[in-house]
Amino acid sequence: MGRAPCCDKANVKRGPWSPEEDATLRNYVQTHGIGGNWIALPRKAGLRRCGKSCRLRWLNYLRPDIKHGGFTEEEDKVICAIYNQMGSRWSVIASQLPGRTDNDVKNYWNTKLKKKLAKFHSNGNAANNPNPFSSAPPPTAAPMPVTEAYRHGFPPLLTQGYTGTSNNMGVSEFGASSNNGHNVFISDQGGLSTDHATGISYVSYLPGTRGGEDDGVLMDFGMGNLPYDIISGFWFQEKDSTEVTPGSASLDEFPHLNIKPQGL
DNA sequence: AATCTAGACAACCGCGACGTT
DNA sequence: GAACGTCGCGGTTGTCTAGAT
Repeated sequence: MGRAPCCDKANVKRGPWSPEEDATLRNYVQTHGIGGNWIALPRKAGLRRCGKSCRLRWLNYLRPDIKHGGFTEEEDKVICAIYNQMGSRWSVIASQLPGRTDNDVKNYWNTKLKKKLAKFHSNGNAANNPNPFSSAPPPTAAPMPVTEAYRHGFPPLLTQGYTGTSNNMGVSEFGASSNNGHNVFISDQGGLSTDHATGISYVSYLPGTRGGEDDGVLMDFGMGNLPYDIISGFWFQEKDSTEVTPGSASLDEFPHLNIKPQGL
């Protein structure tokens, strides 16, 4: 037995929403709430729309707290940071950007950010080219508490004793082994790859692989001129603009990093 | 002025997860 | 435990618009 359709597609309107439909939906939700059932909502509200369409319209456009307009560079950084850790988890990324929706973030990534990063990397030596992100400080608003970070699937904060390696893209991988908790991971295979089509480096975070759930990720956004890095989803301020040395094997060899998340 | 093209973003679709019956 | 209904997510497509030709 197949899945029942969510609505009678022959009798619902599709395509762009008119201002009248927007007003009807907005008025209904603000007066009655969603009522826990999007499927029944359009009938109650007097809309000839599929419930899923109503839900999408409300969540992505009509909600009062939606932020319209261009993304800031701080938002760019957050998107890039989480994308590099978790990939296309748009809802997770959007949850860290107040007023933004997963659809917004997804569209923005696909149409702008991906190209912005590709252009930056295709210029060759990153250290000699303008960074795609300005040197403006990273978001200072509320780095996630550790427990919240866990809830979102982030690895734990790095602490003393962790070791790591880095590659010449300035991306390092850290982790703790099962025996003494402080082993080095090799970063040039498996856990780290560069998409040559986009020029974007990806660091995989796959629980159960190459060290398990204690893996952490450091992204050196410094590129020679931006004094901030990301470790395990948190922004860190560098003590100076020294580039991470390729092949470094210990966190002790990253004296320019403050191993403490900003704001904590 | 007409047509083409690319960018931006709104909307749809299918699927998995989850709760209820 | 199976069937069903709904929600939420991510991928994809559609539509609109501005700029180029």
